[in-house]
Amino acid sequence: MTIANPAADELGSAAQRDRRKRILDATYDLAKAGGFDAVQMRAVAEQADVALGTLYRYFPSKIHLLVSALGRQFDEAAQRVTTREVPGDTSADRVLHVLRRMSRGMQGDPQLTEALTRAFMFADSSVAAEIHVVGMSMTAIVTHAMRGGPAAPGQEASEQDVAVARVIGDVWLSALVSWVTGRSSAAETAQHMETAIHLILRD
Amino acid sequence: MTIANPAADELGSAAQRDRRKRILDATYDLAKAGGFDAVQMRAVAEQADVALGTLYRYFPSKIHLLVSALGRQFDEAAQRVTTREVPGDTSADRVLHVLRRMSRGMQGDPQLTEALTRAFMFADSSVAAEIHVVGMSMTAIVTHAMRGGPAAPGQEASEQDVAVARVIGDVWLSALVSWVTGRSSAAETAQHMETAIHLILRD
DNA sequence: GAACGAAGTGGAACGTGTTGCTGTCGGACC
DNA sequence: GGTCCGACAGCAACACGTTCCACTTCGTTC
Repeated sequence: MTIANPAADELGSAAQRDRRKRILDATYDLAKAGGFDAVQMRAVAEQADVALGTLYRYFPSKIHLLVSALGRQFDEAAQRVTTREVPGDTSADRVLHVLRRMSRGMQGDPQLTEALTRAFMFADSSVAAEIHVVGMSMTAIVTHAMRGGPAAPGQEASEQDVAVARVIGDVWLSALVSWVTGRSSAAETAQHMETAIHLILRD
Repeated sequence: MTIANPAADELGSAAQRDRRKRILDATYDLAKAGGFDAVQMRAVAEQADVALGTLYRYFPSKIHLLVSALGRQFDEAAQRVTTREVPGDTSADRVLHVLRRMSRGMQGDPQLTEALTRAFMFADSSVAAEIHVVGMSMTAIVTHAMRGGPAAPGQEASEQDVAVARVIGDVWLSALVSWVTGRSSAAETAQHMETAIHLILRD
């Protein structure tokens, strides 16, 4: 996000980091404009100004590419969310607050959301590493919201909390899929999420 | 399932019903043997002994085809399940019993499950009708399990029950996806389901 | 600075989902 | 019987993900 991020994936040269970034940016732009179908490997390569073969050297498939882009998005979102206090008196309120905020963000970019969600759902085990990144961010977001504020050092979320967060993540994902695929409206999705959260988090 | 099913989709001629059945059977066989990738439209057409164009006349895309096949499967499963008593003292026990049984069935046919789940997750709004069939079967299965036995006539599941069943369906679907895509083992999936059900159904 | 190898370029080629076209067949209607 | 029409067969063609290959470029090593 800032000018130089020295901690960004430990790739060899600056040129390589730059290529990788250009590729992910192109993916992001294309996805945002036209969704899953618009992210065509030739188009990504062209827009990122790399050869098709190079693109495949960096990301072995379209799915890897999109899931990596999703990972970057979620990572940024998680960073933003988990450094703030979350308003709300109960964990259900707080989780709903956060999820509503994220949903609003995603609904503002339906094409982007569609592309990334599709990719996530279609990924197989070869994408496990990238998927795991996304899952961790999602769990971090939800556990943080349940807790209400930044974790005290050394005070990680309990196993129980993580299990709950995962279930919530599952429901969220399903809801996202049915929204993305046009099977339910934004309002229905929100309502469903609310019902589910209250069901799961009965403080 | 039986020799003649007069209620089967109100298609014109017997020859057409037969073609449709041959196509779905071919889809089933190919999916069972080789999963999503093995269900190739040319192969389905050949095995069903219809022309490629005809296949597309019956099912406008591979996704429609697979989701329809999934619908048939779920429908049969729902019929089987919902006519029996479900053992278990609590609704959580009963739901777990049913889901475990279904999971076992699906794990016995991993390729088939992979193909159908993938298709389900990839479907867009043009497949909404077929998807809805699947969703209804799923909800019916879960509400039946919660209740414990066949519904008394006129005593439908309450709105609350349906909402709960949907949430459970969501979690199940997510778990299924992560199993199908090789991100978690059968045992982990089962464990996760158990945790989730106990979380949601605290009688 | 010459040689080497890894990484990148450019582009052809292949597989599979999807579309479209042309001809054939079988039943409905006169 | 002849005609018409819709469904089907057979097949070519296109689009896009993916692979592969020959060539170039650039940094490293001697």
